[in-house]
This record gives sequence, structure tokens and C-alpha cells, in this order.
Amino acid sequence: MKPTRVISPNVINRLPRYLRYLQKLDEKGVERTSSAKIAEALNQTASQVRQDLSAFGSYGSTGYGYHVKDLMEEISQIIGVHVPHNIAVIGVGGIGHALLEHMEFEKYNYHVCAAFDVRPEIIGTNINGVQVYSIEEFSKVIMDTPIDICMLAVPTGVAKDIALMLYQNGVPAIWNFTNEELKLDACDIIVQNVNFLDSLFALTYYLEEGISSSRNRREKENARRLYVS
Amino acid sequence: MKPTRVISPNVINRLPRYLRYLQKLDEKGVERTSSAKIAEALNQTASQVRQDLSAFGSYGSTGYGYHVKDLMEEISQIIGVHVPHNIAVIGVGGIGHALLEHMEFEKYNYHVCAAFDVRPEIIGTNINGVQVYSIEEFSKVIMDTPIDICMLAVPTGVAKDIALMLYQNGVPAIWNFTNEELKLDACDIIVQNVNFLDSLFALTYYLEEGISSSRNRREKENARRLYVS
DNA sequence: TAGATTGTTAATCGATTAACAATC
DNA sequence: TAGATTGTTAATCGATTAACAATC
Repeated sequence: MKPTRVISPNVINRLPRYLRYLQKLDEKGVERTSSAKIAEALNQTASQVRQDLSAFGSYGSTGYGYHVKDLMEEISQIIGVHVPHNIAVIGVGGIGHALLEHMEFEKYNYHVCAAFDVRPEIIGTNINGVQVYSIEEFSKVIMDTPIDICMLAVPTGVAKDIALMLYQNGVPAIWNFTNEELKLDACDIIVQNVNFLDSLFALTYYLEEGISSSRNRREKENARRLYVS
Repeated sequence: MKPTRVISPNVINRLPRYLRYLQKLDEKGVERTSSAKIAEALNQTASQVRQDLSAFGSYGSTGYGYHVKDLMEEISQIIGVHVPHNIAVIGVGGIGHALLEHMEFEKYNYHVCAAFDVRPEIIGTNINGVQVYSIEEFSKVIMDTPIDICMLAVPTGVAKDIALMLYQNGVPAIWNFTNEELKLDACDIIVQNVNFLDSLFALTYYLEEGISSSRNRREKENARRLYVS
């Protein structure tokens, strides 16, 4: 199950998509699939699916393909979602709030234990069963429940200081929703960035690139309207 | 400014980070930088920075480096953020709500024009100056303000149908926050996925990988606590 | 001028794809 | 059995890095 060599980030980023697709199949009651089918659904090549999986082991059978439930189980193990994880939310603004309310976290063995903020009006409240504490109390609060992952959603200016504080309190991983490049690589803390603006900018590039290669936006939109009606 | 050949997604995904870094420099009043400095801040090689930029043009001077303001301007143009964009939010749940409230959208020429939902209790309300309409009214509402980008944050089950509706109404780009692989490639609509779960899973992989390669989590955490105190 | 740093070409490295023997 | 599909090796393709002449 554990790979012998280092796996490229590309592969790691594709694994969750495989898992999501398999779960969809499983919910539909589909019992078997193949690299070709997975690839088709996810817009990639069958070869790549097999190559990716083979980095971790052999989960299929020649002539048959993959058993959906088994492969789900294997990929879950590879990713590590079979292990329960404790999450704390740092910064209960819009996004922190959204993540607390929404999210099928629990479904995947993630448990949101506590939330932290600096604003007095929100400290002491309870959102969706999660208590909000003062950030000052962090070490005290997490004393008995070691946190695996901190979701960081604080204003950019304070991100770095808080990240350092988390590191000093033994937090091994930060899920970083701020615009700050944390640059904590010297420290052995794992950082995963989620940057809305970067994503929106990339989308904008493709949008404008597409528009400039056609004659103009209006024309294109009108053409589409006509085509579909 | 417009590239002659197709640019790899890797490059496109790095451009916003360059821009963000330059803005930070600019805010500090720094006037000049170099590929080496950019690379240092962003954990990559100077060679890569120069290679990336050279796909679009020559923005630096030998022996000097880059003028911060100029390069900012150039990259903004490449990405296309100099053009104003109209955004509509589809699905005003936690994330939709968060994006409406938060976000320095306006700072980057994005204008959130309208929001849409199906729940009667939210239709007709006004969030942060943005009116919430029934999704039924979509074509009518956007009649006079063509939408460039729809932020899609609806339940997974209905994502595909709504995406198709958007396409049929001439929306050229979807910023997809749902768990659904839209698979609309046949249609010429641009889709950019933002998937929290995928991101959390990737983080989890690195976390568990790190833990399994050390002896155990507790030991590692304790070691860190001791080290920093 | 001397030092610094670009833009670009060539070399290296890594990731994706193709192909196919093994076998269910 | 015949058809299907795996896991893996080799071939291709692309992306990153190194090197350096040009020059500010």
C-alpha cells in the first residue's frame, strides 16, 4: 500500500478524483469498472489511470478490470482517509463559517473539534455544534485533542504569525485559505494552499484567450444563443 | 502580449502567484526586482520565472531585472484582469454566501451582478449589495448585463443541469465549486474547478505519508513542542 | 568599467502515452 | 475458448533546469 518511491504531486492530485468517481459508481450500485471507463469520465487516458495506480500496487484483474468497492477501499487507504483526523478552524469569517456549516467532513472521518477567532462578538458562540474560542486559548483548548489539520482562514496580514504559532503548538498540517505564501518549508509543517483568486485568474486567462481568438465576445455569445435555441 | 503558441497550464497557474508577489512588493514601495528574487519568494527557480515570462514577451532589462509596476501591468494584461468582468453567483449556500460577502473581487475589476437560488426564503434578499433572484429568472435577469463568469455553488445533484442551462444562456465560463466533473467539453464553455475535498485529500496524503515515515505522530508532535520551547 | 541579470538555446529530467505479453 | 483488460516496459513528449552570450 505504501509506495516505495516518491510519488509526483500530479498523481496525488488525481487520486481524489478517482475516489470521487468510484463513490459515484458505488452509489449507483455499479460493481465493476475499468481504467478505460474511469479515464473516459475524467477526461484522461486509460494508460494514465493504470500508471497512476501501479505506483501503489496492483488492484485490478486482467480481463476484468477493477472491483469498485475494493478499489475505493484501496485508494482511501492510499490517501489516508481511513484514519480519523481532527480539524480546527482558525478564523471564522465568511469562508471559515461556510466550511463549518457545509461540508461532508464527517463523512470522510474528519472531525471539526474547535474554531478560533479574535473578534469578541463571535468568541463563545457555537456554530453547527463547534465552539468558537479566542485564538489566545489555542494551546489550552487543543491540549486534550491533538489537532491534525488547521484550516487557516484569517486576514492575510496575520497569516504568517498565526501559522508559526500553530507550528509551535505541534500542528502538523495547515490547509491555507489565505493569500499568503506561508514559506514555512524550513519548519516541517505541511501546507496545502487553496487560493480563490489564483483560480479565478486562471479562469480569466482562458476566458480572455478564448475571446481574443474569436472575433468578439458578443458575437460568440449570440452564436451560442442561436445554436442552442 | 498575446502568446503565439499554446501555453501550458502550469505556466498559467504560476502567473497569478507572480502577480500577487509583485503587488506585495509594490505595496511595500519596492520598485525593482529580479527573477532570482521572485523565485526565492515563491520557492521555484529563477530560470523558470524567466522561461515562463518569455512565453509572452520580454519585460525585463539585462543587468537590471524587472520594474515592479511595469511587470505587474504586463502580467495583469496577460491574465486579462485589466478587462472588467461580470460575475453571477449560482447557489447562495455557505460558500456562495462567503464569496458574496468577502472577497476583494471589485479590486480586480470583477463585478458581482446578481445571485440566484431556489430557496424561497433567500430569494428577494440582498447580500452585500447583491440581489438574490430565483434561478428561474436567470435569462430575464441577465438580459441587460451579459455575465462573463458564473460561480457555481449548488448541490452536486443539480450541478450538471444548471451548468447546461448556463451554457444555453450564453455564459462563457463556469467557476465550479461543486463536486461534479461537469464534462461539458463538447460545449465550448470554460470550466475551472475548485474542489475543497480534493485539496483536503491531497493534504491528508502528505500528512499520513509524513507520519508513516516517522515513527508515530505523537512522538513527532512532542519533538516539535520540545524543539520550539 | 565591472557586476548583474536578462532572454534564449541546449541539456536534462520527468511525466504521459503507446504497446504488448500475461492472464482472467 | 475468445475477448477483454490488466500491469509494466519502452518510446514519446513536454517541462524544468543549466548555461551563456548579450547588454544594461
